[in-house]
Amino acid sequence: MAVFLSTYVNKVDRKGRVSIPAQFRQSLAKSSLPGTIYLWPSLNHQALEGADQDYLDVLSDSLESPDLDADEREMIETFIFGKLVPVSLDNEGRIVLPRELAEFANIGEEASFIGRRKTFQLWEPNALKAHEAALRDQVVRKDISLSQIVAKAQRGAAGRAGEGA
Amino acid sequence: MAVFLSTYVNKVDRKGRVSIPAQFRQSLAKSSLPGTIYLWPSLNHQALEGADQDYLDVLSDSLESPDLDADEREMIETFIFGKLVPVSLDNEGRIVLPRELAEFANIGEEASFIGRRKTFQLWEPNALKAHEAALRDQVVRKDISLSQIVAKAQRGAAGRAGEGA
DNA sequence: TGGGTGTTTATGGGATAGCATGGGCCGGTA
DNA sequence: TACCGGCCCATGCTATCCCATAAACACCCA
Repeated sequence: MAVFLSTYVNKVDRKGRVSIPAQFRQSLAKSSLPGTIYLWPSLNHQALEGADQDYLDVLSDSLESPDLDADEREMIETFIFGKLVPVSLDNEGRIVLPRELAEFANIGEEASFIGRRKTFQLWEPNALKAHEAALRDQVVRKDISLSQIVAKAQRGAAGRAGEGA
Repeated sequence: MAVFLSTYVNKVDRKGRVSIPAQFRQSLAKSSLPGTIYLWPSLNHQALEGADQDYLDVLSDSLESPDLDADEREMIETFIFGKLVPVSLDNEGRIVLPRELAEFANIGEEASFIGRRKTFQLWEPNALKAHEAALRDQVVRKDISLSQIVAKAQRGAAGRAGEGA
């Protein structure tokens, strides 16, 4: 599955086209449908989410899981699959941002791509900055550090391994 | 996984290139992706963090852990993976410092590499000196010693082993 | 022990290819 | 006929590759 990293700010031209960052494209090349990405409005932010075919397959499979509540399933069916737009890359590696989606995320002349590993998000650049500033406040307030988080996750994993034995 | 030790100060040329210290490169040779390192802005300092592929894999796995809060996960996705830049070494063992990252850490004509075992940090040299001075103050004030720390960690390990039995 | 030699490292610059971006053309459609 | 979307071409910029140099270092041999 494609892996998306880093942040890129690209222009949206008069025709509504944006270049997909080259790094993202290289990653997409490994996907099972390299010339197409899927976009949908984020559930939690005024931004767009994007992913490749393989990610959607996984998502689709998890909908079959009996562990999901009916209303969780209903939400995903409606808001993800119901809003999903497949867009294809042109020869220059650009997509046309569907107007509806661009309006939802308030994207005008520029768009920020931010990688989130298996998916990426598309933001209006200033909105993204504001979002990041808010998050960074939390990092400071809670005094979070990376090594702390890794340690926490690994302690948890070790604990679960112990239970099993 | 690569191990990074010691401090090195190298020049940043007009194109934004820096030599990775030879010692770091030799360590990287054992990594699963020897020609590439990953850089991102530190969560806690005005500096950059760097690591190899293997460390990132561990980090990525930690994100799948159910022990993390949703907002911790969101922070890591945004601030680590969202900012993470893969940079590859050229034939001379140099990388180009991504401009936003150099600006974040206020790095100009010189950069200090400081090994932190599994990761390393990149600082503007004077900023690093100031940081070290501040830290050393704390060591004195809190009367910290190495043997103390080792003893403390070993007491803790013994305790946890006891629980398990 | 000291000089010499070869190698590795850090650094600089020029050439080249790739990328983001903009504009134009053509065919279909309302 | 006017518009819209899809395709191709043109441009400037940036990053990548390649080669050159100087200093530091290790090694060898007299």
